[in-house]
Parts: sequence; C-alpha cells; structure tokens
Amino acid sequence: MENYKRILGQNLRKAREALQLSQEELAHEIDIDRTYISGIERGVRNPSLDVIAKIAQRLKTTPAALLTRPAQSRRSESA
Amino acid sequence: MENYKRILGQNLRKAREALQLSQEELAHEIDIDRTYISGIERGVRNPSLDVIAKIAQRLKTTPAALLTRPAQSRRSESA
DNA sequence: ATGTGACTAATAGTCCGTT
DNA sequence: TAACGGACTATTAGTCACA
Repeated sequence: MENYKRILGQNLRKAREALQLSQEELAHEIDIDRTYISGIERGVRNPSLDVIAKIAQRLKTTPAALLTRPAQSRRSESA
Repeated sequence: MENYKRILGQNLRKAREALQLSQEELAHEIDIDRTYISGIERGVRNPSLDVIAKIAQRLKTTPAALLTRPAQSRRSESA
C-alpha cells in the first residue's frame, strides 16, 4: 500500500513553497494550526478530507493533485 | 468551495458498483463497518486519508481518482 | 441491501512551549 | 522559519438498533 500521507506531504510542501508561503502564513490564512501543517508536510499526520480540501483550495490546486504521485509524467495537463 | 465529501461519495459508489460489490461486502473485506461506508457514499462523513486510501486500494483505484470530479470533461485523459 | 440517529473510543486538530 | 513534544479539546472512527 502506497504511503499517501507522504505523497500529500511532499506535494503540499512543493505547492506551498511555489506560492512563497511560510507554514505559518498558510496555517493562519486557512485557520489551521501551524504545527499541524508541519506534521502533514512531514507525512506524520492523517488529515481528514475537509482539511485536505481546505489546504488545496488555498494553494490553488485540488485534493486529487495533492494526492497524485509526482513522478507520474502527465504531460497533457499543463499543455 | 467544492464539496469533496460528495465527490468522493459519488466516485466511491460508482467504483464499488463497477466491481459489483455491495456496501456490506466491501466493508467486510477492508474491515470497516457497513454503515460507515454508507455514510461516506452519502457524503455525510469526513474520512481521513488513511480510510480513503484503504477504500481506494480495494476498489483498484487511487485516492486522487476518487477525489476527481467526474463531469469534468477532461478530454486529454482517455483520448 | 442500504439509510439514519445516537452513541463511545480513538484520533484529528489546537495551543503551549523548546530546540 | 520550521521540527518536535506534551497536554488538551473537537471531530472522526467505528458500532448498534431500527427503519
């Protein structure tokens, strides 16, 4: 079984940094605790769908995207 | 904000029925209560990533797929 | 075979701090 | 700025009786 918590964490961090947000800023904006964001990024937390959706929304992406393994080479999407 | 609980529920039901499983059978196989599956399909539950991943695995799909809006007309994917 | 409300046990999620 | 721990509270995980 894939480690989706880890995939989520990696994607989240990448997306957050792409928007040049600190964990603290992100956390504050979506009203989630900063230590919780930290835990999710490290793959040690098991967030609920609502939290995943909330984060995705702020990072201008989707839950599906945050849960997609990065190395998947989907050319057709960004083209 | 999109209702991802609902999207998940719809996709889950579709995927389950495609495999001709009853809620009861699915629930039994992945060791989750039947009524809990029912709640997720109806979009009234807010499951954690672990639960979503477990269900996805049994339905031979992925969390990302279960969280993707169906009516999204993404031509490039299946073509 | 599924929907639903109500319920406890477990854990998601917060808030405090230190490194 | 972020990792990490401990103690706390809110919500989810998981179960039941019944429609």
